[in-house]
Amino acid sequence: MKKSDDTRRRILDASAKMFRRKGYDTTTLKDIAKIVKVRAPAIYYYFDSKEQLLEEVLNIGIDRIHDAVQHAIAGSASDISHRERIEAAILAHLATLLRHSDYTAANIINYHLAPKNIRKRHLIRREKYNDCWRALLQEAQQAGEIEASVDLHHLRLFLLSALFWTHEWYRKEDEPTEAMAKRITGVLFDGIGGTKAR
Amino acid sequence: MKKSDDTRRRILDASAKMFRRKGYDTTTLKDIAKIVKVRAPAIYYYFDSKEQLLEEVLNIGIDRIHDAVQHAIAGSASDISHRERIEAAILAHLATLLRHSDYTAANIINYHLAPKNIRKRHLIRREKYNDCWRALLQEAQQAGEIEASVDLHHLRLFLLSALFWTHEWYRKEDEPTEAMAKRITGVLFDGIGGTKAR
Amino acid sequence: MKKSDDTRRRILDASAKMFRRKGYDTTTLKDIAKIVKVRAPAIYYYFDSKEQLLEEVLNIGIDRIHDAVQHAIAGSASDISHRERIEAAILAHLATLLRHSDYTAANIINYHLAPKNIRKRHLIRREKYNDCWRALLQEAQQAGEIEASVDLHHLRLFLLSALFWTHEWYRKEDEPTEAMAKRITGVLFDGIGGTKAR
Amino acid sequence: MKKSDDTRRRILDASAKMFRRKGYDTTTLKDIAKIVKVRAPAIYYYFDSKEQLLEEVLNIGIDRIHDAVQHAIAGSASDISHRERIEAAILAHLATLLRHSDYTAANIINYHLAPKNIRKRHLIRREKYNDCWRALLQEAQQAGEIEASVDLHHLRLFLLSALFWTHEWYRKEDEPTEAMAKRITGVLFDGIGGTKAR
DNA sequence: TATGAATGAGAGTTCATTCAT
DNA sequence: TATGAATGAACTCTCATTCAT
Repeated sequence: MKKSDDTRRRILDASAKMFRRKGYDTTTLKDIAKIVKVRAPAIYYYFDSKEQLLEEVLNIGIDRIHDAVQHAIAGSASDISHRERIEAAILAHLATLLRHSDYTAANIINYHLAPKNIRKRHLIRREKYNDCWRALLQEAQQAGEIEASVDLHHLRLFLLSALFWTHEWYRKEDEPTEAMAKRITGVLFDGIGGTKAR
Repeated sequence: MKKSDDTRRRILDASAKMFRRKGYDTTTLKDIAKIVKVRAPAIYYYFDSKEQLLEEVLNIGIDRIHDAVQHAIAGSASDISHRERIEAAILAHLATLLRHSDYTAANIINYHLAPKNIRKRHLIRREKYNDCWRALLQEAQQAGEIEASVDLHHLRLFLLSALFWTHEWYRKEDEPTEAMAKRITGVLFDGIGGTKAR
Repeated sequence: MKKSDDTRRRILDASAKMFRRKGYDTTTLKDIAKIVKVRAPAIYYYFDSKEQLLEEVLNIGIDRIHDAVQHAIAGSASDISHRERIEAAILAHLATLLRHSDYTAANIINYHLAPKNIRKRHLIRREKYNDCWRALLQEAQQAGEIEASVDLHHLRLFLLSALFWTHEWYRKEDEPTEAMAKRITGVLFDGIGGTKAR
Repeated sequence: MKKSDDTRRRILDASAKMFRRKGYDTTTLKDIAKIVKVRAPAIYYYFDSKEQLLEEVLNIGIDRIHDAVQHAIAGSASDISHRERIEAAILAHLATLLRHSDYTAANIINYHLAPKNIRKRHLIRREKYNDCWRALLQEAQQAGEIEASVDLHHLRLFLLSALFWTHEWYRKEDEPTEAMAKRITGVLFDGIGGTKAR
């Protein structure tokens, strides 16, 4: 890890941090440069444009969470139930989002408003991550652990929206990530209906 | 309704539309003025600043959905179950968000990135809307229709995140709003667990 | 002539002046704005870009000289010789170039280095002016006043190069424009060869 | 010829090429470095500044053409006519300009717009080249091969302007340089006047 | 002999905003 | 009630240049 690579990484980190906090448009290159302790034009030594900065931040945001979830699934014992694997995936998603990543949060906040061409290229990555979940849910349904009547397409979108937005309100002081993953999985599989409910 | 009031409203409508589409920062007053068929400085006859435009759009966005949900709850027959009332609330939320309102979508997209002072003032309104749901869920839990063990705080945040972000992916061609509301309520109360699931 | 039109014209005049003096690239919008007694962004109220400024200056530069030459030809008595008509054209060209026009001088200096797309569009105008001369020379040759062996293509290019570049060295104190036009025409038709020349 | 000298020369060659093609201002040191297959700061090992690059290119541009013309005159047999010597000079000028030299073309294009101090120093060289022609023409006039009435000052400026700008339009496919030199000399001495012309 | 890393100065451009009318 | 004209502030980006290595 040369000094050069380090500076590059620090620029990205600063970008992610600021894009998350103020959004892409409001963030200036000066803001970023200040954090890195460099003058703004130095950024152009490493990146072609502000847009490229956004694109890389966006990509890393998805890649991180994707890797974590994939790893969690792959690493789980082969004899566990699908419900347990889904819980593991939820936990990996939450842990990455909530613990490390300015990148993922920046992704969520800035994706819509990103320039069309960037969004288009980025979509490929998003879809790959979605594929993970598609497979996960499908297998669970085929195994009978998710009711046959459930529309997996809508379920996935609904679940991921909710998971992604935890970064807005989740406070790790309230509840450890593991507990939350378990709780979410519980609601998801068993519902909230009490004994009195129809 | 004087011509003046009408122009004011058209400026707001155009702002909501553009803020939703391109975000607050990227939208220029010229963009808005063009839709209204007016020159940009005319906006200053009705509003003090671009920020005020954002604030009003944000407020209307919440007010609309709040009114709709409140109305739905208040209008429901007194003898229906809490589950049915919650379904009605979900439907009202979705219908407003998905059918009518650039304002509500603009709110969702721009809230985070709004200037701090605006966000602070706006929070009051958001909280009022949240109160609606707090009451709704609490009553249901007290009545035993939601399991006692469920943490309502997290449940509400989780549910509302998911509901708000439907505007990103929902296509009314796929499924009527009513059906979706029913489906969501179903998953929420009964879970997705199949017969094989623990 | 409203104030607006006046400002626009003054911006163009200032541009022509500066483009002539320092060249397009070296001239800044601030330079131009200073002459017009306006701040630089005001230029954008009238023009889309610095390039548009260049294009208009280039066009005016050719148009002025074209109009003058055309007018001189059209206005000459019908019974004069072709040589006399050519002299009139040379005079009109010189008079416009040397007396009024920053525009034409700016054109000469900046044409090569102008962005390709501008050069391409501008070429049409240049060709129209060239057509003037093509016709003028052709008619003279057909009438026998220019020797049949002369290659008009090269002659025109050669003559116009020389005429255009008079703006670099001509001092009207030395010789009135009329005298110079006559002298040039003389050399052109009769040559410089003395009695001793082969 | 050490490697060092070679690199220096290649930097100059690349500069001349680019200054000719895009002009001094638009050419970046990166452009030049790319051709030489070096990084931009390497240029500073050989030259003090971009301006020095320009100055040397400008100088070489004149020197080359000067040497060629001088050599042509000096080398011509002592018994040839002045007209023939002038033709030889024209040929040498054209051949250098049109066949070899990015330097000379770069000179023509960039001289006006060069910084004042450079232009001032460079003027000395230009004047030396002009002296060549002054002498050439004066001797011809004294020998009676150019009419006594011809103003040599204007003649020289006019002729050289035209010669210099051939680089804009000359295509060697049309006519060999030798033929063009002969043709130009012909027009110059004998004029274009046909039998019908006064 | 040459480069990697960085900078200062400044360019064109955009935009919310102002103000006289 | 609305516009034409203009501005100040700020932004992204470019580039010649520097300097340690």
